Amino acid sequence: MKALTRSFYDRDTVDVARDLLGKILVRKINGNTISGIIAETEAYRYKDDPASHTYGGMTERNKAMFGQVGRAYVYFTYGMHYCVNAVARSSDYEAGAVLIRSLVPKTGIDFMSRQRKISDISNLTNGPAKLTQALKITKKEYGEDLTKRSNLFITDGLEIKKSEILAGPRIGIKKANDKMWNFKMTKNIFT
DNA sequence: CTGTTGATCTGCT
DNA sequence: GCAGATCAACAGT
Repeated sequence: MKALTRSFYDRDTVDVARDLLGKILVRKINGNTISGIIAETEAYRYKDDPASHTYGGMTERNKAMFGQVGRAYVYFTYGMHYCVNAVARSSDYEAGAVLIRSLVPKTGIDFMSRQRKISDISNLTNGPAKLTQALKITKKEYGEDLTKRSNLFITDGLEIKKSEILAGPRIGIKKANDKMWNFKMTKNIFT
């Protein structure tokens, strides 16, 4: 399966977030292939989005969101968790990224179980910080090119119909709750 | 400099 | 349902 091209990410962040549903996030470590189907995403934009990390301008942490699209923005939060985004924006914006919130485990489930120290598959990658732990994604993957088939990339996956996508407010934020920029599949992700 | 908050998860009540 | 873990960013003194 081919990695998604740069042009996929060169569109409005909200559209990219919606279109990433059903795609496959692939992680390669020491010859192991760990992957999962993207089941939930959120768009974070720039000056029109008070909930975005970039709202107050560029910092050392968020500079990837201002950089080349199709790369990974990994941030550390709550003193112990990493979350991974795909940098994406149209030319109308200077910054933007899509947070990957949930995966359906596909390959490398034994690796994920060891990373997470649990065996319950339904609890392996169903949260933004859970999936980075399962796929061993840390600051080392900051800025990784997701369009190249290297250590971390995204390929085509399932065809998702418009009618199977549910939009809602983003999770865990206190600002801009009017923006329906959280996207997930209407179907149970474990079917 | 100090204090508070946060795109979270876990374990306990 | 809620406390605790514990670091980066930011507002305030």
